[in-house]
Amino acid sequence: MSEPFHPIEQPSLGDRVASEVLRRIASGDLGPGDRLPSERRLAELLAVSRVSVRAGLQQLKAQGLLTVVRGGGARVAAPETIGDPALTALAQLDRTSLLDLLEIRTLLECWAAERAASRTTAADITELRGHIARMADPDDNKAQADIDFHLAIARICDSPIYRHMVGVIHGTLSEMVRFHRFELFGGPEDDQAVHDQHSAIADALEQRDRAAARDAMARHLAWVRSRYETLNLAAHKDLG
Amino acid sequence: MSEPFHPIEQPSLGDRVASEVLRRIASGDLGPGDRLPSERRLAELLAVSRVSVRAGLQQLKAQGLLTVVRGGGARVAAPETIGDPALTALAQLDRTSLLDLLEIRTLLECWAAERAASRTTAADITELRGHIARMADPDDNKAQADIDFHLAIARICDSPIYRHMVGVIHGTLSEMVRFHRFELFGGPEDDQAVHDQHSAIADALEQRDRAAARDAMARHLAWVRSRYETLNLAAHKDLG
DNA sequence: CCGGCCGATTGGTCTAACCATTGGACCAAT
DNA sequence: ATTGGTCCAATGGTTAGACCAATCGGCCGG
Repeated sequence: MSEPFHPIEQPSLGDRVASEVLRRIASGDLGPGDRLPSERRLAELLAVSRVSVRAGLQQLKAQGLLTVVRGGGARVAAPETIGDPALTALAQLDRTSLLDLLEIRTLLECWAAERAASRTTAADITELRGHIARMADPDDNKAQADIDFHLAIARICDSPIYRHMVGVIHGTLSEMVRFHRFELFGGPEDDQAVHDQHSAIADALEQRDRAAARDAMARHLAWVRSRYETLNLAAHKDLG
Repeated sequence: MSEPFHPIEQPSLGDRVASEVLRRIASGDLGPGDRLPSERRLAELLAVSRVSVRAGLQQLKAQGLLTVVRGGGARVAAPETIGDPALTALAQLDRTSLLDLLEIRTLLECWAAERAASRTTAADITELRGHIARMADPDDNKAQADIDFHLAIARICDSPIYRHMVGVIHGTLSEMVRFHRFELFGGPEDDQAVHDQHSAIADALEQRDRAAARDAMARHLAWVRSRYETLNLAAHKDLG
């Protein structure tokens, strides 16, 4: 190879702060939801300036490991809410990028539906129908139930890689929905449409019909795409 | 809906700086290796303080999008060096996960080849053939030229989202190859096979033949898969 | 032509201050 | 007892200004 040598680089103070905090998280010392010391306190604990502490926290925040609230402190993020920040930023650029992300999601989920069809058990069907039922319950969180339904299919696929990727995509989409204040679920007719589409997917999986499963998923995501296309993307403007 | 209210949150200046720089990268305005303005210059350009600029750059650095050298400025990282740490860890679990990753890669790249076929220009073809030629040069880095070929197709697709995802996948695969000390390119017959397959893809793109492009890419990646299947995963035995 | 020196540039770190938001304590009115 | 309001301390966000250390590039002398 042309470059067997890599430049030596010693981590900055910010990097070391990030490593130190990450170590506490990885060791379980800090669990999801736990609040970590204030920046000023961390600064004196680690014997560095607040600037360096902030540098480290910025990195962890960018990696989705921390949620920081102005005036409210920093907390360890819940694992299921982790989306790819870079992906989120890209998808926020314009509507085209968002639709591209949906297209890639469709690609992956259709593949997954087909793959899941040969692996679905009776217990899996029970779980899927449970998620579908939750979406009809007005007291439940429809968006979460929807994500759980799709993640359940990812689990059935028995591919950690795919589960990770589809999780990142759903996390990214959720963050965008939050950020732009989307209302994905409109009236009862929308709820009914989603319910029917999900049921069709579950039916196909129950019959272990690969082609039907892919088809039902494709129809569902085409509908989702049409929903997104009608949404307004005007939330925030950037700096000039 | 149980939760019709969403917390309102507006991005900090650091976040907006990160978005702004990311936008220039995603749009191709800033390419890999390009040096971006100094922090002081960026601060006055964006009308924020240097600290806020640093906050944004820290985030991009944490996401592997920038390489920052003390005294030497910040540059856009080569996309192939960006791997998803979590994905890398997953893919190293066992051979099945690795093959799953290859399968998802096939899914994405076949889609991309088809999409690229309707967008390829003469200049794109020149670039592609350049990468193909580099792989025949014994003094060049074959693996890098291979990745560059595939990333060029990603660029032709004109979808920042897809570019990001395929970049992450290639980055993850590269890290695995390094970690396991794979020798992807065996004898001259392997080189010839890859050369022919890449040429077939370039030909199909030149003729803007979507089906042929997808087909050629599928054949290429099927061959790659067969190569990976014969590899020995015995480098580091641990994973206990 | 080359090698080393030197100054301008750049990222890294710090201090000190102010602003905006949060969260809780406290209190008054219903 | 609950609601609503006010106040205050703590916290993250932002700024300005300064100094250090590493890098880069050009100039000069050999």
